[in-house]
Amino acid sequence: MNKTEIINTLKKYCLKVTPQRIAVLDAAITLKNHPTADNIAEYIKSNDPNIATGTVYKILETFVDKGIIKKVQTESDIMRYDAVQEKHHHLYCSDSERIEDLYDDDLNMILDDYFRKKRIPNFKIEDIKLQIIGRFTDNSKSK
Amino acid sequence: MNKTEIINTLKKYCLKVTPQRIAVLDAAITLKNHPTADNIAEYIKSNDPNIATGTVYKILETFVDKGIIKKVQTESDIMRYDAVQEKHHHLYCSDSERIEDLYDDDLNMILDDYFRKKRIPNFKIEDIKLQIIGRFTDNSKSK
DNA sequence: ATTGCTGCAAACTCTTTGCAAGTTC
DNA sequence: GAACTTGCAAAGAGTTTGCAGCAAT
Repeated sequence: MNKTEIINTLKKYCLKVTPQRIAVLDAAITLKNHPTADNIAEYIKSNDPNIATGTVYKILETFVDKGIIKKVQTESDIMRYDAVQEKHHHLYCSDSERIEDLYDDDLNMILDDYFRKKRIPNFKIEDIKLQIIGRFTDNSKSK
Repeated sequence: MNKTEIINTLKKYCLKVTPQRIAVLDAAITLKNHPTADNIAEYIKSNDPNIATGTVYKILETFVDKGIIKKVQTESDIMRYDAVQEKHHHLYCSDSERIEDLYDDDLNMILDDYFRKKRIPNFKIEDIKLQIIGRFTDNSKSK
């Protein structure tokens, strides 16, 4: 996503286009490893001039409210964010903070099928995400 | 789980049997709605005499380390706990903090089958949990 | 007796808030 | 110019820590 696309995204969601919002969205997209607010603030500060930490939090909250980014569910009290729009699941490492994406349309279809036939009592499903816990067997240390 | 069973659980995990640990495990089991540390502390204080809040946190951490209870993944910075041992999934309400359990062995078998045939590259699965997001259509306000 | 656990309060970390000054449309 | 956004610093919330005293084995 280039700068023009970022600006158009902001406009699409009726948000005023400010340098801070452009920087936060750019960072959230660039930092693919489900960054924390702090990761995003650090990234911006290392490239650009400056941004207040409180502003990063406010912008992230705005983006989540609008659905531009999503919060990632974790067992940690530090919030992590995800700018990927396509439906996907998450692979969680059982002994590190690493989280990777899993795209699998076959799986999505199987799940949709299953729950179309077998409804959950008193519950209307809107979305299904898998948390797949395990170990990565490559050597990457990306988190 | 009665008191004797709670004591035996603690012994099984080589933990000294203290009134505080008994109270925390009892509370975690009794409070079925994925309680927070604070829920647990409140519950104990309302029945029993006293327990320090720091102690509750330390005991919960010990239990999680031993695998006696689990942390529940949420999008909130407040940690929630789950004392249910049997494999299950979670139903998340998309507009409240309510989380309910879903037991479904058919589903588990389908998933196991699927990933037995279709491995994920560079990843060894240890556990799969579904986060099912949606709306409850009953009238309960339990969270 | 030894080892480990609890209580307490202070410290920490991440996040939120309030408001004046500055930007965007 | 009206409405919204940012920066800053202080406050808030949940959680962790250190250590002396106490309890379990």
